[in-house]
Amino acid sequence: MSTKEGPQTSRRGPYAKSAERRQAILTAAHAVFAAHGYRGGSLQDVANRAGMSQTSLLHYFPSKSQLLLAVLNWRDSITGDGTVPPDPEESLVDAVLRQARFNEDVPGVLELYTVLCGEAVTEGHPGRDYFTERFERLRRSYARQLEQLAGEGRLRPGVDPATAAASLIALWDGIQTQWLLAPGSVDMAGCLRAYLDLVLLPE
Amino acid sequence: MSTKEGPQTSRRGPYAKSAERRQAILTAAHAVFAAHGYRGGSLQDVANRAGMSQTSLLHYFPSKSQLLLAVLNWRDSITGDGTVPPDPEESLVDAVLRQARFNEDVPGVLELYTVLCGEAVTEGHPGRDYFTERFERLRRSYARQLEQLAGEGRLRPGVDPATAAASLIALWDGIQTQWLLAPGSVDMAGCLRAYLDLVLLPE
DNA sequence: TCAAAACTCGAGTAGTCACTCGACTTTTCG
DNA sequence: CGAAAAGTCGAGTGACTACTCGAGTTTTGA
Repeated sequence: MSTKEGPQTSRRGPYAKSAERRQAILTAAHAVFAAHGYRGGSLQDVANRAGMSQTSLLHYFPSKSQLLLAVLNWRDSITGDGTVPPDPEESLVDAVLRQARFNEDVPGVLELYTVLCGEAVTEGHPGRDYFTERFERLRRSYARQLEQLAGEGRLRPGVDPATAAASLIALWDGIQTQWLLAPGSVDMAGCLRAYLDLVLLPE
Repeated sequence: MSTKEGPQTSRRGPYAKSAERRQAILTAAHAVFAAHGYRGGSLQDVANRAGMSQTSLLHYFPSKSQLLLAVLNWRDSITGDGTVPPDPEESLVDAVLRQARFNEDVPGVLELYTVLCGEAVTEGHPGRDYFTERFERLRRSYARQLEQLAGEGRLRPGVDPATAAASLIALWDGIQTQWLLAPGSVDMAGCLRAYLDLVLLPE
């Protein structure tokens, strides 16, 4: 990640506080994009929340689209990219439900994801590639885990791992949208658990 | 729908071509919002596609938000609002799959829905109420149909109709997003059929 | 036939947008 | 220390936004 390459380029390092200022910008941008989306959010709003001028913001992130990508990658570094369960002992069900409950508790995480994911299918949206690749990666990852469970006889007969992988991701995303619009009417973790109970057989 | 009420208000009817001009605007706006979203789409773009000035457009739809709501309601009049199967003889499975294939074939329908649905969870979005109410209505409708199937013993034991209703809608929406980003990698109808095969028992 | 409503549109208006420029201050590191 | 990079920001830039105004043209319906 760091740009320490090249023979003798860039003889100076950043200020001591640079990293935390970048972080302040990311935090502010996360909130703004979550609340208003990419197109609806303004750099001025981000700069105000981060406590600096818009010009200074652009010193750290030279364009709005690069700021968006930085926010998306930062989100991944917090919540994980969804593919690798941190604890190899943890079952697929537990990992999914734990992540779902985590997302429910941290404000803004679901808003950002849902809003940008919808926006990303529009023409020329800078987040489009991010979401395309994310879905591809997630489908492969879940399909692999389901195939392994199938090998252990834990998959209900007739269930196709690839279809179930795409369906699990789709269900997860879709239930998030419903939950954001009516938090009291939808049980996110319950829906995910119910689906996995259908797909998987008891041990 | 028509505004023929009131004692003697509005003594003049619209021009003969007004209805088709309104329709041209709706068609253009549908395409613009589908391609760029509500915030990313401009009235100028809509007016250009409809072949008129922006001022004339605003004569028919006095604000951008009212245009959006008109587009959403028009979409419902075309695709149906998803609750009532046109043919009472048609099974739930057949109705879902037929609608899914229809949406797949008509360009722009899914784009509009997916983009606006994501955007709608942002602050102050004029489509928020539309989607909130739509989800509420759909959940009730599918839950009722699943309850009826449960009464006929067609529901797999342990499946909760309300949970399955929300899950079916969520799965549907989520798989649309994946399909729009990678049409070749996802089988929309296949995922829906697979889910319904899990939830329902063969007759 | 004809007044008045329906319609059309060029020309604004005030605002916001992402982004640039250039001058200034602050910090790093040899 | 001191040179130079890193960081800061006020003041633009031009483009675009939704929307208004007013004046002209077209159509309707009695």
